[in-house]
Amino acid sequence: MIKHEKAIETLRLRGHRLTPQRLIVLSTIASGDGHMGVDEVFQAAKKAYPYMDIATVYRTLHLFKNLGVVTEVAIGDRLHFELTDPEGHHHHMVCRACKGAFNLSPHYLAEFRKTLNKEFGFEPDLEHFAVTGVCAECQETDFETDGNH
Amino acid sequence: MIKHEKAIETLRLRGHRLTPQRLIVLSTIASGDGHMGVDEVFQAAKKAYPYMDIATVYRTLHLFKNLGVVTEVAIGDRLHFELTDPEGHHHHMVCRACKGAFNLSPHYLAEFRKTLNKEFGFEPDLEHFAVTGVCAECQETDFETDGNH
DNA sequence: TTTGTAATCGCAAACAATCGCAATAACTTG
DNA sequence: CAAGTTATTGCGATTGTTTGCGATTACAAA
Repeated sequence: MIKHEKAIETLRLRGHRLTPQRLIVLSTIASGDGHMGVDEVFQAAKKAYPYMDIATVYRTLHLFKNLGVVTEVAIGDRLHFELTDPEGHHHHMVCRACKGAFNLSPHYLAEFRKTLNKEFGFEPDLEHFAVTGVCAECQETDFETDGNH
Repeated sequence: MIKHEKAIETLRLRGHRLTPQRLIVLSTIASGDGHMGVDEVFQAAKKAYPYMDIATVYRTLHLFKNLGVVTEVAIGDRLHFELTDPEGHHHHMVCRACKGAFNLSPHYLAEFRKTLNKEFGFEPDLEHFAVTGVCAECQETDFETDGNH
């Protein structure tokens, strides 16, 4: 797995320690395909290192996210994580009906960013952007606003 | 307060009961200016109705949100709520440095929605949209990615 | 008005995420 | 390679949010 190398280098360069826990979380995410939920990461990592603690998983994921090593995607109301795409970033459209996540090329957001910048001086975080909504497929199967009564 | 009328009507029309708790949460939000945090709502509502329960506040806010009566804004990693603007909706830019929320006219998103629709058949939830980022003011005071070490 | 009934509430318990702190171990320096 | 420094961990406690359930109550219908 060559992909780790880059991430590990990033850790070291930024002055963070290379602990077994971090390496395990990293390879867990790298070997899973697509985004993983926190508990999913935790369970898998615990297999490789039984003392792994859930707090460590959270802390590690946040660290990785800040370093840009992983990307955070909100699915439903839970966060999921995946290895950051080393080629140009992509964004996500997350369907609130089927919870599916679809990729979205950054090009669609470029204009939007430029406008906010010009008009308001606001620099939006669009590196790891996700819109929720309803995907084409789920729009056929129709859908309720509430579900309570 | 004429604004309540509309919201109360919405509740009734959709077949929800008009309980004192709901009315109190509603008027609490209506009388506060701008967005309020959950606990802020809870504390204020408790003054008017001492038996008020935090779970009821959460349930009521979610209901109101689903009915479109209130709008949810993520500030930091906490949700805030405000009465939905009855005139055309507005969106938010939330500064991750100062936690300030700035309004954004829907016009800036219209193009984006149209594109996602055409290209992918994806219908994004942009009614209550918020981008995080850094506001003009905070861009001067510079800012760290991490804060750990 | 009174009665019946499903929606709603309050409470306590479950969960998810985070924090404080003492113990540990990764890295630095000599 | 040994010792010192300090980031990081594990764990228990805490905070914020949600859920299950029996008791209550808003509303519809008589």
